[in-house]
Amino acid sequence: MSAPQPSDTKQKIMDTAEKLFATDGYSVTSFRNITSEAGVNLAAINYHFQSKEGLLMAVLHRRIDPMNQQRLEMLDALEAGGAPDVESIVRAMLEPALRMKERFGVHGEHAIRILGKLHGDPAGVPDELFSDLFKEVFERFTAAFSSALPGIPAAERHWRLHFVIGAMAHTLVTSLKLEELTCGLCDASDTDAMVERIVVFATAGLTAPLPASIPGGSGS
Amino acid sequence: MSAPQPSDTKQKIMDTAEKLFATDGYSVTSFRNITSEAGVNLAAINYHFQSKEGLLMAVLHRRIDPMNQQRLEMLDALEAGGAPDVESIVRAMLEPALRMKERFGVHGEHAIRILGKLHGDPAGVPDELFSDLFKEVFERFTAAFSSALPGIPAAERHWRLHFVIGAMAHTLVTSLKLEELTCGLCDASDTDAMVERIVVFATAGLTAPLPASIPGGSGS
DNA sequence: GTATGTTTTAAACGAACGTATGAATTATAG
DNA sequence: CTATAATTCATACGTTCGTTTAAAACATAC
Repeated sequence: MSAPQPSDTKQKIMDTAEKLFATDGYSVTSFRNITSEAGVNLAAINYHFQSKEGLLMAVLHRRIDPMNQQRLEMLDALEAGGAPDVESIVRAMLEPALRMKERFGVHGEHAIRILGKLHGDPAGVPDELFSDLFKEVFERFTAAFSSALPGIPAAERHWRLHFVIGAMAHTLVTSLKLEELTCGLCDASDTDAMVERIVVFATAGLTAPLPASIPGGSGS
Repeated sequence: MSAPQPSDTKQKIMDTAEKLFATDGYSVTSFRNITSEAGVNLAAINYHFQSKEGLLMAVLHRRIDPMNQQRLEMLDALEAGGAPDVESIVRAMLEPALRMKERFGVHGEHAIRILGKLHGDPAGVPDELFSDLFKEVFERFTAAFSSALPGIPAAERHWRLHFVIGAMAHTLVTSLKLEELTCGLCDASDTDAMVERIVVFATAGLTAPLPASIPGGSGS
């Protein structure tokens, strides 16, 4: 039909692995789980992806790279219009992640969940996985926040960004659990509201006044 | 010597498992890893703990129960002095967790790290593990925040607590990574400062003014 | 001492793991 | 069609897994 698309088998493997990694976890998902559910031969994974780690990287890059590109485009647009405020930068950082489900349907949801799980427990995953995926966005956003939060010392700024990332990762991974925990009171499928809530929360945390007790030299 | 203390073997297994679960992850740590490092026989785990899950629960309860007890004591003390403010409740919730290393040394650090990892990726772990450990503290603190945040609708309150828990879990698990990422600028061993930073951040996020765009009926 | 109950031991179990291999199958091209 | 490359296949390899077993070692009480 069309040109050099990935073969059906390769596609089916990635889709199934994406789902199983997300629901069961990377380290406990076996090749046999993946291939039997995908309806392909056991050896196909090693043929197409060399190793389990190669499969993981392929699965993640397929979804995470577009997400990060969107983040950078939003940040570019902001900075083209002058020095952006904190809330706008927060939004550029969080919204593409939270809207993965809207963009890619269940696939986006799964990819983001894999990421969150690995983030908390990178068992059997090399350290360079995250820097491979996030080096550029990390540097760009770190610099942007540095400009937008001149009153916050560098160490404090890093800590607060750390907290924001934790809140985001936790939300991406377990928001469904929250919905059932609160008996449906918290609606995890209302993305607009969720974005709004976490942006407000994170902006307030990032811009909180410095108490006297917090140390920190000249920020930059 | 003294009375019915856990046998040396049982103790050594728990200590070693605690360490390996924390550093390598629960699902990828094998009985052979544990027993060989602990210097005990392979069959000793099944003899003393019945199963891998039994061992995990024993390891967690040993450290997490005292932590939660401290949380409840702090909250009791606060509520005995009248209606506590948000920052005090936040502190009662976060400080016992962040000070686990001070209380139990490397053991506390390990236990908390296991928890954080399982939280993000509960692979092969039953759902009731977390409710077993946290049911009481969850209910008590949910109620306390409900009283201290009368202006925030219930759904929004749950979301914000969700964000705080994410920030905390992330900090407990990966604060060492942050230290090396920032080339030592963020000092993960300065517990006092860390507590102060996250309490300020979380309080600001929890008490942020409601934007018009956020829905939510009558809170309670 | 013997008897009794607890703990530790070495060895083995069947199952599942990631990976490799070489033959069969399918697609592509001349 | 034939030749050539890409893909899929059944099958096996060597490990490691959590768990079990039955005997050995130990402790304790009489």
